[in-house]
Amino acid sequence: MQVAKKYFTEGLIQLTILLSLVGVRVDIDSYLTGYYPPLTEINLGPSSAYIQTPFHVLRDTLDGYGVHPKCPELDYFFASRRLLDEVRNLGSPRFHTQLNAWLVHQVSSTGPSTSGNPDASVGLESTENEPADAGEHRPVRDQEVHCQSNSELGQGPCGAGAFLNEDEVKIKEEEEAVPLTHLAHSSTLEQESLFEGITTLPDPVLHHVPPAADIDWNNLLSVADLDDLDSLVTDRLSELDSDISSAISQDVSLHDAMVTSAGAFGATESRTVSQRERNLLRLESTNSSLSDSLPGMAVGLAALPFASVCNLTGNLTSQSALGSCLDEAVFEQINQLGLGLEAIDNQLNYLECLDSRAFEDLDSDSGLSLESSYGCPVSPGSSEMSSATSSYYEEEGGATGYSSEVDSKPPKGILDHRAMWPPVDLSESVWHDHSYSSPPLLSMPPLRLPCKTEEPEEDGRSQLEEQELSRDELRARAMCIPFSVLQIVNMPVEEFMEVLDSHSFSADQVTLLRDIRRRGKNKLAAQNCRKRKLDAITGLQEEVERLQAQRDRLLREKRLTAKTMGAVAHQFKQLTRDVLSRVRDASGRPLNPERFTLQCGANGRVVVQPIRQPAVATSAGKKTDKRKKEKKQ
DNA sequence: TACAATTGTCATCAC
DNA sequence: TCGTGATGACAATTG
Repeated sequence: MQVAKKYFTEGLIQLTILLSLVGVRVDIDSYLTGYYPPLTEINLGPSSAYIQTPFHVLRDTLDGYGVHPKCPELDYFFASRRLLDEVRNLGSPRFHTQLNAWLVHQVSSTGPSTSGNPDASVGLESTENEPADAGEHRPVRDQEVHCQSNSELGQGPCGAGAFLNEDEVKIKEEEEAVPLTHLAHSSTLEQESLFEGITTLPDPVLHHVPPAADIDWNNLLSVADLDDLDSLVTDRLSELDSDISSAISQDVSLHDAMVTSAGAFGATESRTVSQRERNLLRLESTNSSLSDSLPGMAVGLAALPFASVCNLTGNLTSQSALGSCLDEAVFEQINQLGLGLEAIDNQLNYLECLDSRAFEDLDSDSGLSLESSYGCPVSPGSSEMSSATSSYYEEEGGATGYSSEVDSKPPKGILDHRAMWPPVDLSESVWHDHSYSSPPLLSMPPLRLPCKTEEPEEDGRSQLEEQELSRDELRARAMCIPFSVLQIVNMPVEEFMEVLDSHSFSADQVTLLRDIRRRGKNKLAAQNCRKRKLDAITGLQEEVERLQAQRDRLLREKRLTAKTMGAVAHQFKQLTRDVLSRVRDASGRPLNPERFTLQCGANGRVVVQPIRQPAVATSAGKKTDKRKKEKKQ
């Protein structure tokens, strides 16, 4: 796995270099830094737990999608892995691209005649051919900037998808019907191309791809060894070398292009315009029809290495590199999933998890797995929470749950529900933070756990499932309770009561249901309580540090004040001596400084006063002491 | 093997 | 009265 990750990372870097060589500039920084919105909800203080903040969305961010509240400085360490998973997740149809923006700039094969303006090479900055209506979609241009944002997320470097109107969103939704096989092999850029209308890149490959381009595509996907990647890229590069130089010659900053495009792509874009642009953006020279027939091939040069890499992922998994890690159970899981390459991709994640945990956390002790999310992409995000239609979440308001990494793996019996999960903004995820929240049960149909007595299962599958199921899950299954632990715990009390009444459960079943619900609730409560306690401890520690600092500061001020007063007293004493030495008494002799002193009056006058006799003072003090003693007695 | 941290669970109380 | 949250205490697990 480490080899695969390393190679993925290197592959991405090589791809970036290749893109830059052919004239396409991709600002990786935008993906790594500004790409993801800053987390604003990590630790809101001691009160955060009380409001049951959905911290679950920040979980499972070992990939660096977010910053762990405890280790914010580790974010950059996950940059590579983040990219890797960016690609990997794109291979899964249940993970929508959060927000991907990229720029492809092409100089028309017809040359400057298209724009007639040498400055047009800057791309969108040129307004020569723009219509008067600023909101109108940019007409035929030989440059193109694509900034696609996930409709659910709508945020990122593109300015929250400000220049995507509803029509485009509709178009994207329609185009999401792209075959899964394409998605499974698509990379970030590639998939965006697919979603973007398959017109994004003036694909240099299309100039060379024979009519039977799918064969070539399959060949690309059939690369069986990582070592072939380099040769593949080299071959492709040599193939493309001739036309790329002419086809793509502009180097436009992604950020610049996005900013420009934000203004150029007005909100009044119509589908007609988009369609027209699609056609115009298509390569005019050759194989223009190929992109229509082969959406997957129209993704451009960038798609090839990514596709290869993605394919290599599966090959790696199934063949040499990770072959030793794949046992039959894993392949059986793949078969159960029936998701083809996506399943392989999921298994990569799974293996990655297993690799780190060495198959040792397959069964949580109590394992309510309240955050397990049942195959939902990570945990339910706040977006799901906000858009929740289920009463479960309206009640829980982010009730929290914890689960281990393995817990987050969906139990096999409910894998079918993963398609129901809305996409999750992984950028809001934080790796393994110990804040807790409930998983979404939105639109989750009543889950009928297979009853052991009713459905005999294959041994291997059953064992795997039982390993991953919690004790309560197993109990519920054993007693043929048709609800998952998650449902039992998170459903509103009214619904829970209704379930108890309407299903004619036996007494044992009712007891188990109540126990499961109580344990689940208490588990969440305990987790919140602990988090609160930690927050309180942290707050108190900070308070102690603050008070200590204040104390130190006050002590320094006290010492400084005393020192200053000593200096002033010394100066006053010197001044008094000097003044008295100059003052004469009636006999013309200087005053004795031991017997006289200077007294400053309120009106600013300075008078000479004799110093009191010590004896008098002593006697007066004695008298005072005697009075005090008498009072005490 | 000892130990600390983590986590689940139970009991109890308060609302 | 019941459900639920909060919390202390205990035990099991894990590194």
